[in-house]
Amino acid sequence: MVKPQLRISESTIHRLSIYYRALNRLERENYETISSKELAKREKLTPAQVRKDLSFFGSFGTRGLGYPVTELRDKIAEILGINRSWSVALVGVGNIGSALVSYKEFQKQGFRIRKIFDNDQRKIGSNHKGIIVSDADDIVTELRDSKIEIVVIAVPSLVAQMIVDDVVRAGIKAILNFAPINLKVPDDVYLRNENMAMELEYLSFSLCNDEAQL
Amino acid sequence: MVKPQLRISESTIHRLSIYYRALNRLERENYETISSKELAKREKLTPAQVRKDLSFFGSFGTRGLGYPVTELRDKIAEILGINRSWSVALVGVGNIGSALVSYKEFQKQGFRIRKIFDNDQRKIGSNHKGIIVSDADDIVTELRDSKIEIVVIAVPSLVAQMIVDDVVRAGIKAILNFAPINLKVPDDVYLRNENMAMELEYLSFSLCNDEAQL
DNA sequence: AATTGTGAAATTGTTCACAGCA
DNA sequence: TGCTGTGAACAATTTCACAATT
Repeated sequence: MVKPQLRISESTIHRLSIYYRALNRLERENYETISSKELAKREKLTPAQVRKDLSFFGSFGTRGLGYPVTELRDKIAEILGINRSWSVALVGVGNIGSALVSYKEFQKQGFRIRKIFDNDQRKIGSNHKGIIVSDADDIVTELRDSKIEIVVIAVPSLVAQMIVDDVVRAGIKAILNFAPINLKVPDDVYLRNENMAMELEYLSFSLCNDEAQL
Repeated sequence: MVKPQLRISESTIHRLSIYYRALNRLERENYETISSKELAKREKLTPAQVRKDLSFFGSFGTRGLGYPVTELRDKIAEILGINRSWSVALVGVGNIGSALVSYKEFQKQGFRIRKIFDNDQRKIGSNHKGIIVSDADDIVTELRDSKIEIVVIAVPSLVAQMIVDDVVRAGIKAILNFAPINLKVPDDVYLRNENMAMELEYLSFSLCNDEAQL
């Protein structure tokens, strides 16, 4: 894989995720090649954008023909780093945490939940899909010498900063946070937020400003 | 409220969501006013961005002093349309659907789940937080004359398009989709996607390209 | 003939810098 | 003096348009 020289934008990466899913679908539909035009149409993007996004990473297409579906899918998997499996720990098995343990899409893309933590005595020791829930107090020691690479935080906002501090102390460099709060982490730690209320708020805004757009 | 003349960008709206949560927190910490500088620092943004975002909707601050916390919070709630309650229906009470029914953040912001649908016979008729699950086959008739304004889709990708077609047929204009697939809706329907795997993929990409950034 | 890959142009979004006000 | 509100400058992203290739 050619290492990109310039900084790749967040939106380009997000669209790679979209292409990846679209290409999987195209493969199931037995397409062998796909043009940027057709791919863009399916995902409501522009052909130029598809081509430019991909061009940051190399030349994967054939002029006059388009892109080879399976090959491009694999190339994107390689770029995103999902052509392998990742060891994930989950902190918090409440509503959202439990849902994530069974979320098929994570497994399908190689994100394997291998450890679960909670601070609720009734949950510690219980079994979730074959994993015994550990005490959240043991996060630092349990993670420090583990092979865990990514931690998903699904605890209430009030305790999220405390938990994330422990996770960072354990040397984890990638965190996905579901608590609706802005967590502080050192510069060398990657933190992404997933706030499910935000998209609902966007819909609410859209509905309220509907007439303005007509 | 002054109606904005120009098109407000998606990122501005998302930041309004962020300001809203930050202001709630500041109110709990008994702040009366907050400067763009301090607010930006807390949320890792720039002061100019905070001021510009807010300026699209009016002048809410006082020069030399900053913004009144509670007043600005309420103003933003008004802009986002979350100073009221919204009637929401949920389709699919699997892993994610069940988590959403109990998700506090939705309720706190006025998103009230009033109807639940599923196509699994074992789930139809069962009770989730006081709501009896209806048959997904009845979506069109049950939604058409209801007061439901927003529909959340948490069904497997394979059936999501079918479901969304029914939802649109019932006259719903705002849909939040959790299925990792690009759904087709008419132009006058607002559709937002929440794809939880995408942020994990972003982390995966970041970890893979880590050395490149040092 | 069709479609990629890509500089250049256009557009959109962010930051600067300062006038204006409390 | 301190901080907002905002036009102008700048930066990033998207789209255009076309040469290159199969």
